[in-house]
Amino acid sequence: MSLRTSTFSYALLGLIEQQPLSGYDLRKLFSATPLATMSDSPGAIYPALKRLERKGLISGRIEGAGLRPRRVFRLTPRGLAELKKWLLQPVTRDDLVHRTDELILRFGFTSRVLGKEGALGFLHGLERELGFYIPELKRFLGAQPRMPASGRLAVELGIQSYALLRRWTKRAATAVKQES
Amino acid sequence: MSLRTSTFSYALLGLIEQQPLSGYDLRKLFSATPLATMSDSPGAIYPALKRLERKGLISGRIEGAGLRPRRVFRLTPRGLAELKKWLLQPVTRDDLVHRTDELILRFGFTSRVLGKEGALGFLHGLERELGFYIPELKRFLGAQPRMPASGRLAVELGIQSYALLRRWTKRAATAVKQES
DNA sequence: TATATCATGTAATGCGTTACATGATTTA
DNA sequence: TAAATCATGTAACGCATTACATGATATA
Repeated sequence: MSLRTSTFSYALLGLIEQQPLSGYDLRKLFSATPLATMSDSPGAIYPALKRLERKGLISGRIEGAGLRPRRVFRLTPRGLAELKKWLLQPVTRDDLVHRTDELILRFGFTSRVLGKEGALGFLHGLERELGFYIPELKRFLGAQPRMPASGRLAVELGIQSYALLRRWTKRAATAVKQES
Repeated sequence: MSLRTSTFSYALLGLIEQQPLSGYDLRKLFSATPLATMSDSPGAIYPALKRLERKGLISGRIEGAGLRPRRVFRLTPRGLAELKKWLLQPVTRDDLVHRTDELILRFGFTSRVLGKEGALGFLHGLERELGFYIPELKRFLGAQPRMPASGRLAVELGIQSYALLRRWTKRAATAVKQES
């Protein structure tokens, strides 16, 4: 039994929470929409679903009597708890540096699973970490006297990307507040 | 013998091209600078170096007579050729969606390895792909009549990130042209 | 002399990728 | 009836993560 559930598995969990889905449904979601940059390969999805079921986080039942069988998965209570736990984790520096995509994925589920305050709490935590990290990057860049132009450009892009994300958190918070 | 060299291994290749480096040097680079979001774990670096050496892309020699031995690696001609091949690959849609970080890493090496025109060619190819992709994302967003607010916000962030990257390619090209 | 740093690695594990495999049903 | 799509999976492989292990040298 693995300790850490992968980002990919959390994506499955979050999507299944929204509605019962089969492995094939998930493949289509991942190949058709630009939302998910996840793998749409059966070699990724079916084993992941099996692991989640073994852990008791989802449960599948066969639908479509007699025809081509569709195994449709639903979240179990434990699965919902696990999803909530993931969403409630504080945003860390490490998330910012190594898992930006996972952060956006998390945000995509917060509102529905945690409610408005949950989504706002997440955005606030994200903005807070960005508030620490961006000045550090700027300081780093300033402290480098002779850095190759390409390296400088790469760091500048990083800073601007994080600044964009920070502005986005504010807009997103406004949008969340105005939700019905 | 694996077919595709991983991003991580290319990062090692590109860094070693700039100067001879040991495994420990690479660990420090990856843990200290915000440039590389690569893993600084020995379990990633040392086996990767071994694979690259087995493939004949780098070669290590022990330095520091008698003291703690440092295995310092240099690029072989075949390693340089492999690096160039990687850098010269055209930028694809798939790179944009799944490997943005790898693109920036590639840019970091182009100027030194391929020269000014090489770097400009890369930036041009990147901008071109962005020119195709960004309007598609916008169209996707417009075509979704009823999309959850969080999904809409996520796609908007994606569009803005790509737009930022596109502006950056132009600035980067200007900077590259002005290099001595 | 104890701790931190330098410096190298291995072993177990998990998981994603690629490729392959199967068979039913729908569309051209 | 041929091809595309629906729908599920497995097997081999590679590689990154985590944790462990070792020993020398420099610093407090």
